[in-house]
Amino acid sequence: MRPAIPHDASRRERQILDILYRLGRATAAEVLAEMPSAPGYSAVRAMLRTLEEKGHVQHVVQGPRYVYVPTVPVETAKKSAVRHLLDTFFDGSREEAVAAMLDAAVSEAELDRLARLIDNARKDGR
Amino acid sequence: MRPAIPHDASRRERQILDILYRLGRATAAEVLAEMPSAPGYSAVRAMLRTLEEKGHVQHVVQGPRYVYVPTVPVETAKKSAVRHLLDTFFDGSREEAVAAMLDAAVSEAELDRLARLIDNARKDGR
DNA sequence: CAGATGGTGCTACTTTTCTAGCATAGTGCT
DNA sequence: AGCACTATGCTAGAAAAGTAGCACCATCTG
Repeated sequence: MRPAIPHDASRRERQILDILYRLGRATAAEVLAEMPSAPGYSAVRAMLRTLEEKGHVQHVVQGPRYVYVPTVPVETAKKSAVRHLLDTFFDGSREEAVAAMLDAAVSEAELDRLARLIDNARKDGR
Repeated sequence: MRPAIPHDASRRERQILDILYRLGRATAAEVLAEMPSAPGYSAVRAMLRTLEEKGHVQHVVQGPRYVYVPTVPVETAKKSAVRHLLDTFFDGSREEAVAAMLDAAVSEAELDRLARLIDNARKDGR
């Protein structure tokens, strides 16, 4: 399985992929608008082209412009990203990770839903 | 707050930081051993030095060798990483994120190790 | 103590990323 | 149709990342 955000991606490429996953789909201009310490418009376009060459991204022509989408489905990317986080910071321990995630304030209803989630997971034997 | 794995880090630098966070502390050789598609030993050392110059990493002399540690405390890094994951893939929704987390089974570290094995085998087999 | 081993500090070179700018083509409006 | 606007295609150059190799110093071993 190809990782969602391949570890062989360059700095800018990762930035772009992140944005694409966050937005789902975006034009060059939209990507540019989201870029930290944004480069020039040409630069973004060039990088999108590179990403496409490498197969990380696809474009669809929509009217006069290109709309870009990651080739790796967002679901796959999610899983991969979660795993990487788990491995890097939590030694694979989901418990700790979930705890960290709950660090910010949560609503009662949300806690309930989360409890149920975990319960189900337990039943599945994980 | 400086992000744990700064968006201005290069590919290799990120790889190294990830490893350092995973291991907590490591020598150049240890880092090298964990690197996917490992470069030369010199390369790793050079990058560690660069990282130190940029302030992302510190070293402690331990007997004959250097032991490297990330300057940003692991707790801070964790939080930052979790937030980034949340923002990028879950639109800030912890619920979905936790669900995805419970889904994660195979560790990426394991995949990495396998990939490295294969990589080494390929090199030796030439 | 002398040699072997294994570490670090450099410096120079190659490759990849990153960027800008100009030429060209498609759209929409008057 | 003609014009303004906005996109893309490309090429070429600057900057940064990645890598290797050598010289030198510390530690260990016999």
